Amino acid sequence: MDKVYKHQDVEKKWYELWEKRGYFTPKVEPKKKPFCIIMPPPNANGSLHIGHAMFLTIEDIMIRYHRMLGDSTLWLPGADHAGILTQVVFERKLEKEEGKTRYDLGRDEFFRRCMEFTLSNKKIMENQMRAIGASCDWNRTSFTLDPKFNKPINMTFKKLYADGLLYRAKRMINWCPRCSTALSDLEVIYKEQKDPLYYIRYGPFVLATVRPETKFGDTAVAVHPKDKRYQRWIDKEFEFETLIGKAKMKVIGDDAVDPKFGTGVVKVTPAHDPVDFEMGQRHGLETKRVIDFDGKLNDKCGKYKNLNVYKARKIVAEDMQIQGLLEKVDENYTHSVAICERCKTIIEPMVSLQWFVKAKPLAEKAIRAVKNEEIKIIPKRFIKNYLIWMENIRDWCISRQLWWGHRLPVWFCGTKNLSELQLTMNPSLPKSNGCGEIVVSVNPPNSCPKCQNKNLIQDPDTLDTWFSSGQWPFTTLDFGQSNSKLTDFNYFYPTSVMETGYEILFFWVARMVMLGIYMTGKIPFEVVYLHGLVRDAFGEKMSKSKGNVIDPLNIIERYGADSLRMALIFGTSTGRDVKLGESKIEAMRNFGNKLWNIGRFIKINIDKFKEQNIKIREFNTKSDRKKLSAENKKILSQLGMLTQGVTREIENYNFAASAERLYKFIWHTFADKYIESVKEKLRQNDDETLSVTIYTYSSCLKLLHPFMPFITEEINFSLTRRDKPLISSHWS
RNA sequence: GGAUCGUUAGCUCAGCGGUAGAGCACUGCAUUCACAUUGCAGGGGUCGUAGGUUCAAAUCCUACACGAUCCACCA
Repeated sequence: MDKVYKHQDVEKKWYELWEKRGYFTPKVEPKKKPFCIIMPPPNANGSLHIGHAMFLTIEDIMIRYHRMLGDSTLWLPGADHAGILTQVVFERKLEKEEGKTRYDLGRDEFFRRCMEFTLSNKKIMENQMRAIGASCDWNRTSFTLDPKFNKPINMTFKKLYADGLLYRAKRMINWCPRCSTALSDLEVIYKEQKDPLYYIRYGPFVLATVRPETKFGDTAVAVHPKDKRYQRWIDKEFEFETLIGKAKMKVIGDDAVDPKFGTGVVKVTPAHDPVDFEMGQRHGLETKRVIDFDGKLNDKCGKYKNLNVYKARKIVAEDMQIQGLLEKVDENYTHSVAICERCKTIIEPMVSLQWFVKAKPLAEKAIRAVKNEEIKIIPKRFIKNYLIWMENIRDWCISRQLWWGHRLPVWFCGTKNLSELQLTMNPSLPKSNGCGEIVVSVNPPNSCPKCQNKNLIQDPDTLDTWFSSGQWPFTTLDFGQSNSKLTDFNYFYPTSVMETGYEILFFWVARMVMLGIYMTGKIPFEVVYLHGLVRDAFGEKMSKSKGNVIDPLNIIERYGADSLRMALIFGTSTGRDVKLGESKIEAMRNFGNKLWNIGRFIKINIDKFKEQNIKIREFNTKSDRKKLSAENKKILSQLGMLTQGVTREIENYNFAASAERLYKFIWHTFADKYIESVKEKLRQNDDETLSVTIYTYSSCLKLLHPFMPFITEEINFSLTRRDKPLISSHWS
């Protein structure tokens, strides 16, 4: 053994050997118990970051442990096309490198280029996963936008549609003017910001608003029904002066109005505000669109037409000031605005014709599965989060006006039933007459089933990326692809553990539970294990702009993957954010060094015994145990406790606790105490002691292998020269 | 507004009913010995605050303070 452990050479060597010999690929053996983790597919729009290293480590620990237990163990890797995010990332790249927009390329070319970009990222990412030591089955690697997934995804779409759980409707949606797409409620985040609050005059009323530019779309004024100041006005109409002439408006009474806010009077703009939309529905108000999908005022706004909302806001306020319609302005008003999660543009709420999943019926089963503990969530405190979200679930808008994603399996007979939005956004669509029939079909239909027209137009919209990834646990296992009895799906589904970050509990986990149960009749996984965010040493979120990003590959180069893996789980607590600084990684590298040197010490002794032709007895725990010296008995009993402890902690998903036990035992019990106390005996060629030392050490290597696979494998090989790698050895 | 989590040694965190623990940092000593990516020894905490339950409380309960996160339609 070399004096110094050289992870650079060792890690690559072992990974190649493991992969080449097929240890990552399980045999489907009906008699054997399966253990299966479907990897959360990383977004293929960049390289791996430390958060990926985190889940890869945790999952690899479970996978290696179960493989060593003898379970038929499948870890299925993949990559996510990550619809909107990738489109945004690629558009930025296009802008930066070529000065082009997606419109310059056109839809087909944009899609092709984006696919090229994504697939090349995927390849890079896969090699990065290898560098971390992820022992996943590359034969089954999947990509969410692989055409082979069209069929199962379309099947789901069709079934939902047939069951009345998927509908097309004109609803209030979150519109991102930059991405030019509708977003689900989850894809919107809120940001505190200071905006002027304008007190504007509406005939007899003064009311407060941050959006005076939407006044052209107002179709009522609302007050609280019990507000004594205004009660007499309810249901009455009033006439008043606006910037573009006289107008008439009705006063409504609605509980949604907070009498304590502003003057207690609000303008109601059903077309451009979610609360107002609901009020409009309750009171039968007209929904008057005044902002177009490009974020500009339309021709209902008179001379303000074509101004974008922010410019319009300023000008409208100024003009109102001039006309004496502006009472006062509160410049210190703070509120939160909705922004696009991915590109941070302020959301424009719009009424639009989109596809929605009726979520409640799906949620009911998803709630039951968790309540009756068919699905366990670890740590437990997330159960409440999950249940509260599920119980208050709202319909899910799944259509996107993006180019990067699965197309909706919807065909229109002629352009008649395409939405106005779709027609404007897709000017190249063939103008054709048809009966307007809407066909939902798994495969492209040849002709309209109603009028036999052959010119069907596929819905230009794409699916929310989470709609397809929400089916990942069964689509990757070839659900519905084969009639054979021994498919991956039949064997590995429901999968064992879904390990992922708590931040996508709703986005992903919740959807997988709903769609998994809906399509397969079974839960998609038995356990949900949620890990926390990796933060920097000071608890700050890592970000490129802050410059505090720890690049896992850089760390692996300098300290080795084992050190990084150990640092990511040592001293952590399930589901809590992890603070990671370089000193921790260094400490784990030192531990590896300690482990290495124990190995060297033992090897030196083995060699010495061999030189002197002293036979090292093969140690048999059962029969020889009683005859051993006191200290040998003691270390073996401590080892027994360690084995039990480590096993129990892994079974309980306390990976940190098991790693800490191993660290403590190997360094402070075995090296510092036992080996130090036994040195003299080894000098005197005591073969019993050497044999116990080897046995104890080998057992430690095995227990440590899931955590630090490379160094343990290398030492094990150097010590035994046997062609039986740890990856395939038996746990205990 | 609702919910959740956290507050324990200088730092990061474990412990979650029975005489305060780990890693890092710190101090002193050691070093041709497998390892200075080391060893030995040591300093350092009335476990956020105030009440309560208990023979016994970091540990259970109740308030409060501070910090963080999530959810919600703050015009």
